[in-house]
Amino acid sequence: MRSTLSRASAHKSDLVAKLRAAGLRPTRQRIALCKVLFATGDRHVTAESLHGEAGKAGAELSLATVYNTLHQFTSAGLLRQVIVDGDKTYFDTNTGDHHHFYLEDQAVLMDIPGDTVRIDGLPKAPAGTEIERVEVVVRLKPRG
Amino acid sequence: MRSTLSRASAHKSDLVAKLRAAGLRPTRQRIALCKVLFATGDRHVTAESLHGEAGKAGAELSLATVYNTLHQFTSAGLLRQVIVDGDKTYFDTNTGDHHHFYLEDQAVLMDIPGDTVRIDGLPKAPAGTEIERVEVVVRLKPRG
DNA sequence: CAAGGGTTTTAGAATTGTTCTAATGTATTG
DNA sequence: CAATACATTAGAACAATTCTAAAACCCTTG
Repeated sequence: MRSTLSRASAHKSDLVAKLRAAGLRPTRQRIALCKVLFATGDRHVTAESLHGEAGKAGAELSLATVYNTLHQFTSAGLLRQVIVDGDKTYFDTNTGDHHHFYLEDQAVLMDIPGDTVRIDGLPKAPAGTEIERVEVVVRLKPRG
Repeated sequence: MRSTLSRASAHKSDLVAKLRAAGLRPTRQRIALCKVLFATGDRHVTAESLHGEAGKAGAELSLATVYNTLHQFTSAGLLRQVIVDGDKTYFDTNTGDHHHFYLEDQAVLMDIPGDTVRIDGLPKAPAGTEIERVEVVVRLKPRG
């Protein structure tokens, strides 16, 4: 609750602290993107959609910067990359352990709420490898 | 067993039958690709890799044809498309219900053997939608 | 608070995987 | 074997993403 609240009401200084903690300089552009990304609850964005939103919010920045920033945030653990579509890459502000619904029809990603999903019977990782993450994608289609 | 056997030792006439059954004309190119795809057990290919293999096997065909054919085979239910990497699209000759290991490091896909994997606790599909498929991807990294 | 040095940002070019196009070639049907 | 419908092709076009080199910036130091 506490963290949700502070997230939702994030002040500029919080965002600056967040960036510093991640080892990233708090530039105008990064702060603007943080604002859009972390102001509300969990979100899913693409580079293009985020660029558009930032623009509408009055922040002029180049698409290249959005790409750079998304990758920096991802390496810093502030975002997670989600691949469900060959065309575009999604970034999820929810970095916790969770899974996704994907509505192919509309190219819409949704978190699967809670940690209720349990996966049993996975074989162990092949020799020389180890499991990095288990991802479940539930592909949806319009009912009818 | 029977089907595995006939698959492994597929004669040209079998492949022609397979194509006809799928409603596809048995052209030289499609037969060549079938040969490469279905001669051995389950496989994972990309358009590029399949094009390369077909070439080595003496079949000259254009990359565009490989793309066309992969999509036709997919709609016909002969292949399944697997998306685990933003860059390239994989096609899997195993169309049954199963999941995947993905070695990001080497861009290698592997089937998760058997139908031992069980997923519990999935919420029901959002209103107006229904589940088309549930995909599990286990991302692997080199052990270190 | 001005200057300097390492980051960042940027516009545009380059790259990559894939799809489109319009001309040519091939399987099928009668 | 002619007619017709479907397939193949090379290359152009495309969309998402990455690269590049130059300009702008942030932040420390003097």
